[in-house]
Amino acid sequence: MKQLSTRFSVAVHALSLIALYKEDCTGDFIAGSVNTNPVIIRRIMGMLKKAGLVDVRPGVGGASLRKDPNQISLLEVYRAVNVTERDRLFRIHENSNIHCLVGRNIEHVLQAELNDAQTLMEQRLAQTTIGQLVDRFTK
Amino acid sequence: MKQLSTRFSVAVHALSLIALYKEDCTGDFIAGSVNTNPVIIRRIMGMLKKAGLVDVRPGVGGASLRKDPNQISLLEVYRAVNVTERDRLFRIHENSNIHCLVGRNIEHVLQAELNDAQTLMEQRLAQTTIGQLVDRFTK
DNA sequence: CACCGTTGTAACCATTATAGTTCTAAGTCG
DNA sequence: CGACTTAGAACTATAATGGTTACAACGGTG
Repeated sequence: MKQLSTRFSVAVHALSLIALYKEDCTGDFIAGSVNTNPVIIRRIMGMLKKAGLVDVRPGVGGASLRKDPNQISLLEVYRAVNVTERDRLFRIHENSNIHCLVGRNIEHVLQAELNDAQTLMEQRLAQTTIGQLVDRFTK
Repeated sequence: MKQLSTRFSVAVHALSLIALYKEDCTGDFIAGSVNTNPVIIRRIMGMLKKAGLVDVRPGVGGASLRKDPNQISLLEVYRAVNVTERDRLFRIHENSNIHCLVGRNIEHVLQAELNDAQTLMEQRLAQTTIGQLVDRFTK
């Protein structure tokens, strides 16, 4: 992979629309703003629904937030759309040669470092909410 | 992508070996410790060479470091092996509808947040050196 | 010089993730 | 019922990854 999936930014986009317009945010409307296919939006909305962030059900048009926009952090959205496997950004090669000093220890030692780095990134995402972003859109 | 390429961890592994054993670190030897194909190692060594981190030339076996292991940060290695496109971890969907308030602003506003998060992660990687890791392997 | 081990790299493959499309089924409400 | 919507299966094209085989070129040694 070269970059993380756009599912994350699309999800933020969708949630912002719902927070801002509240009503009549159908999949087609969101798709029109994101400029993509409605099915892409439905897939992402399904993930957000599973994560308990939105309310959306068949038949009735228009999704709604299940939490105050100021209580939805970017980290929650990031986690909801599964951009990384088992919430691990970095991947470490496996099956290193255990008869080698480096091979025997690298996974454990490196994992600690990478976890720290990842955590700092996530903590930053946790500090910003959908509500804050929406405020910035509207002024 | 689900996770970043193992090129990064493999590169750290290779540099650690060279720092530790200094001599006779041929591609085959490194491949044996990493437990992968020598061509994979050669590809990565080529990237590290291009980044000025190692010295390796055809014919003669055994790579060497061009800098003190304590002067090689994990961030340098991370950048050297190109795990992300144009050094951007996050990808934001493009071509949002500019006639929509959210579509018009999301890229700019979200990019600022994601850059901050990425920078924190990278700063953490910059704090650790190959030398420090090697010290941890040997005790 | 010839040989052998090495690096450099092209070419190819299997696997996987992504983003997108088409299509169908089913729910909701006027 | 009919119009609109969500849900999701199935399929496609594209791209990155990790791996493999093969071969050319280099360098030191006998």
